[in-house]
Amino acid sequence: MPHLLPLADEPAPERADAARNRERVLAAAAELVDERGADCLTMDAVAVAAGVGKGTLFRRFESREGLMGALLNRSETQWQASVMSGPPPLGPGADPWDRLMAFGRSRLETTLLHADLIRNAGRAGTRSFAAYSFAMAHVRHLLGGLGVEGDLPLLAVALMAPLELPVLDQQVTVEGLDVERVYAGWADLARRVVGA
Amino acid sequence: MPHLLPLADEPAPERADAARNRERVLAAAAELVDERGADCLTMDAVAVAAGVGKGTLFRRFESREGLMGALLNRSETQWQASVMSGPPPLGPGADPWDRLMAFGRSRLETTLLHADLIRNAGRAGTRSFAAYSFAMAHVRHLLGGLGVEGDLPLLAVALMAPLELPVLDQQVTVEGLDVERVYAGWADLARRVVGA
DNA sequence: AGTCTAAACGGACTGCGGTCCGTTTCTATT
DNA sequence: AATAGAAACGGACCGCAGTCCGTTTAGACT
Repeated sequence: MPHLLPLADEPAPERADAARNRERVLAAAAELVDERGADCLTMDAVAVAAGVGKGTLFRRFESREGLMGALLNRSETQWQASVMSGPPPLGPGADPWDRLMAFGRSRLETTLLHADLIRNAGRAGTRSFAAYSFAMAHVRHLLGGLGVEGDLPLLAVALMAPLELPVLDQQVTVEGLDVERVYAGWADLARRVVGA
Repeated sequence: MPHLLPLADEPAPERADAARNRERVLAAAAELVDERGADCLTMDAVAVAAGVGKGTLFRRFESREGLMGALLNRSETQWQASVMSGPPPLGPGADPWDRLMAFGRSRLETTLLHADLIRNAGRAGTRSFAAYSFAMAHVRHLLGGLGVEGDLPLLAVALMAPLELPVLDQQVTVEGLDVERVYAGWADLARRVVGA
């Protein structure tokens, strides 16, 4: 019997070698990604670079998309921290409206910055509990602070949706719109939703 | 010298056998899709079912996603027709606000209906000129008719974004939200954007 | 009808994502 | 230190998307 009883829903303990390998893989993948681009990343290449069998890769990350998602998670976690405890107006301390504006711009830039990772992560990237549900809760909270009436969760969705990569991609990459204009459009949307 | 001079930007003439094969392929693919689901569709299976070489498939449709996109296009074209010339309130004849509401509901339902096709079509589905730019122009037009001030193209994007499959999927499939509630949320968003 | 060329064809082939299963390695316990 | 069994490992293997290139065919012109 183990000395520490696992708490009911503990995310499952992890063997020491497993943890070590997980790090090796992530490091190798990150390096490969920023020297050849996410599009060129093959699982075999990662396996070789990490000195690990292919099976290990898939057991740990489920799929190529899963691996991309894990990579993405690292960056998103930093962003999340700067929202929760960074300097205002993105972080706490500014008034809700200013925080909302800062949120929109920051989200826009971050999404564009990690575009190819997000694209390659497919479903595992966007919408993986982590960043997505956090951002959602944050917007909901800000809307509450602004005294907005209505179905807050849905209004939050409405504000986030135009900031999703596919939409941004279409506007910026395909239609060649200026990022500033897209941001201004989003700010206008926010103004209307808030009812200022 | 050909009898009919090709007009400058003619979409390219197509040989008779090519056209015949294109139809065969689409028919075979459509049948396979609705008897086994889009997820299970393999290009080899389509090739065999259509009595055509694999190369032909790819020359014609570019990729698996392209084929899915073509399939999707057929349905979307019907929908488009009902917006342009069907009965009100979706079609012309009703006042802009009612048309907008009908548009939202219809779009929501159509997207959910073709969900697996859209998912499998990837970029080729959403955002392929056809349905997307048409819907965009339509919304822009309705907003204009409602006397909305501002950057209409961007406001149109803001109204369409929450109706894109990934967003809907998250809400309906993952979070288990009721479709009616999602629709109500969208209607509320529209109300705020229009400023009623 | 015959010829000639551009276009279409088909299927063998490649590369990569993902699975399977026999082998190795942790770690809790005696 | 020895042991047992659960968990992790690794790489051969499989299926499918997508490419390549030698062959066939449509159809314009003579």
